[in-house]
Amino acid sequence: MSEKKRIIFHVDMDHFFTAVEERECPELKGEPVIVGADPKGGKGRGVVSTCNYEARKFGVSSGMPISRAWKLCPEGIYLPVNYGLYEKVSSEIMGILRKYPDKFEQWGIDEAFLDVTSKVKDYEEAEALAHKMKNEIFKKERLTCSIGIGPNKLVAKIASDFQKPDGLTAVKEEAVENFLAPLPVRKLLWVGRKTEQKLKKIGIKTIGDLANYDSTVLTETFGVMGTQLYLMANGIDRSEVQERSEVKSISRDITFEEDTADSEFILKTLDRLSEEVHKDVLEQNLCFKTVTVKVRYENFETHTHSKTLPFITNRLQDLKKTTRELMQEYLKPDRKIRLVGVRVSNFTSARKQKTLV
DNA sequence: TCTGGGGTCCTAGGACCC
DNA sequence: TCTGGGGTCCTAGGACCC
Repeated sequence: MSEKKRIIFHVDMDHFFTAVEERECPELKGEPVIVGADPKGGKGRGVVSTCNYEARKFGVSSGMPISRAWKLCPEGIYLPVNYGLYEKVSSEIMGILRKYPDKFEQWGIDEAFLDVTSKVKDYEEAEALAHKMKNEIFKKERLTCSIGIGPNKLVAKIASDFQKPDGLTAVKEEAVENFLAPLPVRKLLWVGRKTEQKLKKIGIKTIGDLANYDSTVLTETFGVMGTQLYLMANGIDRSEVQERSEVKSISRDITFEEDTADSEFILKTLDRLSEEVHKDVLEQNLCFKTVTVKVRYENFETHTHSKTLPFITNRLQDLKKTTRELMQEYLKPDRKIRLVGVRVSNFTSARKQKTLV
């Protein structure tokens, strides 16, 4: 006896950060809006987090250096990332979505997977349910989203991206092959720039090319990833919709406004990052064992150095002392540093460690 | 193009234990 | 004496996600 075919939704909020900004400040509507780093008249060094559709018409896209966005769209409205606000709106939306499925999985700040298998009897009902969700979100939050429906997470995710904004795309199992085949491999989850390039070298551009490739060669070339790629290209994804378990690491990074070799300044910044990380650790009631510092030099060469302590702790002094020690080897008078970061991992719940608290 | 910040997962080598 | 193999933990780097 085979199990019932799954029906999975992927919900993706449309240009979330700028949509929230537009909602809070309606005068922004119709203008090109870019949320991200301060452009500083074209000299800023961060990237674009999100931009609305008006800004996209100028060629601006997320992840792009803010300096480039400025050149493409100097008349745009540039706003800083108001993460606290987006998080608040996000948790309201997730609260709405969570009521619908048997299984729910938040994916980043503005996306979610929902397994609605037991809630609908076919795709017709699934689409009706998706409309209901979109309406509820729009009514309560004045925000639109795009929803993809498919037999697994992979297909649902690609489907939600198919029609945007305010889209709804359902791909039944029997339609998966034709739906995926013409799309570029880059659309697959876990295929980023590097993997795309490697695949291109062996003549694979579309998901269809990948689906027809010799699976043994893919496994030989890409290892476990190769097997996974072949399955994904054929529309196969057995991964479950699963609520994220506990956090595995907490970190803070900062890119300096100007590259610096001033070790006193660097160590002071490191202390500040340690304090912020420590605050999170306490709020989440955790104890950590491993401390990692990250350094990026002016040429973008990036290193990490970590130490696992012989004890577990949640004390700020342990964190500060360890990060300062780990940082020493990177402080060279002739090498300017662009970014420093602090991360803790290897957690135990503090409740179980009463002796330390 | 001159590249943020917060995460997760994977790989590969080495230490160390039995 | 010049060599094994499995398991686990640690470290560093890299790819990828939003």
